[in-house]
Amino acid sequence: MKKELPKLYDPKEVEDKIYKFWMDNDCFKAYRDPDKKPYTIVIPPPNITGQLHMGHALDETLQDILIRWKRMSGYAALWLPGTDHAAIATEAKIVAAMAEEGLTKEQIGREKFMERAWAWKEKFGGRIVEQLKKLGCSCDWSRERFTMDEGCNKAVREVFVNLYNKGLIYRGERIINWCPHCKTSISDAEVNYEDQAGHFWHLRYPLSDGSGYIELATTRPETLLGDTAVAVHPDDERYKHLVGKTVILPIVHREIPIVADTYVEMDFGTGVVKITPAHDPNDFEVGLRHNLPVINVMTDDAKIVADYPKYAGMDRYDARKAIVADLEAEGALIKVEDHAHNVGTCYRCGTTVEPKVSTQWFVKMEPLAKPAIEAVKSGKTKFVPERFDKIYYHWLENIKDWCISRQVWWGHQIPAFYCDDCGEMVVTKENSAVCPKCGKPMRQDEDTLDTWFSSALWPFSTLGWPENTEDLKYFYPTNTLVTGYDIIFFWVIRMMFSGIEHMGEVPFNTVLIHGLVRDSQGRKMSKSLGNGVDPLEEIDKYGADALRFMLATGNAPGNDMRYMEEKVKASRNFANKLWNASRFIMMNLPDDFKLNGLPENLNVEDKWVISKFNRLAKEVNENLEAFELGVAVAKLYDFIWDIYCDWYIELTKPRIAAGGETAETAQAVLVWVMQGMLKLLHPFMPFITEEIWSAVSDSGVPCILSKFPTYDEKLDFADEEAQFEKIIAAIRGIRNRRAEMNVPPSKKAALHIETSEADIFEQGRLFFERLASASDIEISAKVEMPDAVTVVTDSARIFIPMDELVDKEKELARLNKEKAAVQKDIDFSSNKLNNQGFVAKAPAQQVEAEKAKLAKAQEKMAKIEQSIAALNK
RNA sequence: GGGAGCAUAGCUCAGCUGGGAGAGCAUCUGCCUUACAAGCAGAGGGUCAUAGGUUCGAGCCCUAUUGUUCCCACCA
Repeated sequence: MKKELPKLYDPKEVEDKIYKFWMDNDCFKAYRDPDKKPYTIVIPPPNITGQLHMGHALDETLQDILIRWKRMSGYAALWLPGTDHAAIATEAKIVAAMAEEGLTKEQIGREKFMERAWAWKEKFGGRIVEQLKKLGCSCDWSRERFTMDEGCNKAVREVFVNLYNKGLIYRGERIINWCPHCKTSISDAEVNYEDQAGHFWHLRYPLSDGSGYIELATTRPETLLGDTAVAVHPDDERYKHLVGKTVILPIVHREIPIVADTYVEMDFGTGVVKITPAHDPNDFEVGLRHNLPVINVMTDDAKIVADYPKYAGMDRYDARKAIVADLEAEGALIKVEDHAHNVGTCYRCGTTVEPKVSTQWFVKMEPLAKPAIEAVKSGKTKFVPERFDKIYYHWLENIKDWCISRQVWWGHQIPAFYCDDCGEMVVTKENSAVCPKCGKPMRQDEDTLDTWFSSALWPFSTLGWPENTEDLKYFYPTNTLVTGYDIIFFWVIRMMFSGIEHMGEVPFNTVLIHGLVRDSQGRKMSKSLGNGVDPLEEIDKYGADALRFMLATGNAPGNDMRYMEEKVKASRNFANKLWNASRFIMMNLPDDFKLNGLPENLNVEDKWVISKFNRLAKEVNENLEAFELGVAVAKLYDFIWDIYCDWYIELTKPRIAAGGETAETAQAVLVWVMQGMLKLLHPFMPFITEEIWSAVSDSGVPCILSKFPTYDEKLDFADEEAQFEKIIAAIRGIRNRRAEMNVPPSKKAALHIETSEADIFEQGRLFFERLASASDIEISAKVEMPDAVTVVTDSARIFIPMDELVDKEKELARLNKEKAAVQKDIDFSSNKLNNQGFVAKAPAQQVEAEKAKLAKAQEKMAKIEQSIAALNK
């Protein structure tokens, strides 16, 4: 077993090799085992256009930790991977690529375009999958899916037809959000509102009868071309007499009515609103109530339509300038004010959205939202942290119908067919349709579905639905969904109502929400700021384990975190620490070493470390169960670094040097605890733990498939733990005194330990030599050494005969200071115990603990007083 | 206009069901002690934003205030 390993752990040497090892041995594959319980996570499918960013890295790391932990805990753990076709984003990329060749979509036609798109997908769609592998994701790649693959397409059509037949999908002319850049409709969720500096143009519309003017203000003067009314509040005394009259629209010189509608707020502005039903959602509603005509004034790319020759072809902002100038010329412009207002922008491209009336497909949301709300209220699905259920409720309770049709080609084409002869429409799962009335072939709807329509089905479409497959029966509903809070509206909600509607069961039991990974200054990472940190570069520098560990550490559910390179470095150092601990073991094991469980004849320090490890295993499981991954990982860090490396390894050194039975026991415990630590740490740092495991385990089972440690009653050695803590306290005390006096470790000194628990301290003999620079050690019930340096713990007085360093006055001062500190402890505890409220109401356990604390402090006080008395002699 | 988060050591953040405040980095002191200087042994550093309240006991629960970030919302 003796191997010469490099002092520095090199992840590059290890990671790809280990990942290949797992793949070659089918370690990620989930089998439907009737004797096991399933545990399922479906990946939030990354876009095929995407590159792995820090947000993915966090999301996937959390999922991989959970899935590895469950897999090791005896579950049939399935992490189902895949990618999303990202309709608009992908189409934009392909269009851009074609533009470089001087081609447009329209030139090559739909069929050729789709060929290109699929080719693009084949070429680049796998890129992000390779990046997930770099991170160590243990997905079952044999089940990898794509939101536009045949199975998903089948599921999409099935759902569409089902919902249509139930009346939950309909087609209609509504006002929708239109992106003039992407040239498609988008849903409400896909609009980001931002405050923009703008203006208020105060205008004057003349009354048709020449009796005067009516004044109003607008933020969008160019929409005036489409005005079909002017509205006032019905109770507004100022304007009551004008309702029913007409005004002449400036520039256009069209006669439009003055209507009364409660939508208008009397207190705002002049209390008069121009109504443009085609370009404002509220105006559209007003138009419906008053039967106003809808006049569209803009083309698909937000230019003025040909009906207004003077402005035709102008961009909406150029048209605004021209129209304002003309208004001024006509005397219709009263004044211009600065005004900040809320503008909707496309979440993909940032272009200002244009409200537009058009015929689209919609999902009727209210009947679907209700059971989705109920499912969370009843606890069938839980958010972690809980507070996100409020956001969820609020959105669903105020939900509007979902516009699902998109005017792009890359996506699931809507399964509706039209008869160009008679106008008949058929919705069907089939690839084609014949008109039931005229018997002629029908034309399929040109539009495709919102990307999120297919991702909404992801938890069951990927398991084979609409077929009732074995996978579906076994793995659905899934257990945990891990995603960022920014995706709740887009995806979580839609999966919820889809799962309930089509499967009759919620798609997942827990939604683990995480925050954003921000840059070191707390800003959102973004392309435009150029402040994004590439996870792959970090993996290259520090290793995937270090990145994962950093992302898991100190990341509380739902909270944003900052990316700081120093934190990755600290994680890298931790990996290196573990690596060196394993080097120590390898260097100190005999060639023929074999671990056969724990040895019988354990020393007190062996029981101490085993007992602590046992409790660690218990707590890590509890923390993971409660999704407190950051807490779990911090405990692992502390145990491995402090308990195992800084204490236990040091304790084994003199035993190994001594040889014989104690050395063999120490070796066995070293390896046993190391194996346990590797297993506990594996979900967080899979590569290095697997690599070390291959050297310290001879079980033949890889770490990834080994059994995750759990609490074992038989390994609870509370007494020995407490005993050994006394030795540790003594060592710490001695080190402390020596450091205060600047005594280098190379200067050894004798120790005289006065204690009533000699049997305990006897067991620490070797360690005082090695860890407390002791030469000779005397342990007895009574020691008289007036001139020595003294150390007092609650269980011993220790004398170090370094007379030359002793300054009686200083020593006395120091002891008095310590006495005061201990007195404070005594006061604190006795006050608490004298408090009748505490004794009567606090749990008995607390009271007992306080009594024990007091007793310890009193013992220590007695020893300090003894030493003071001796000095004063 | 509604709702939510955050405010803890110089910096970045943990703190799980309320029982004497923690980590990493940074700072200071001493060590190249044959696993590790990406390390070891020590040290300093916090009225847990402010003010009330509940409780035997509050960083944690309640109320208000301040600062900050975010989400939602049709005020033209």
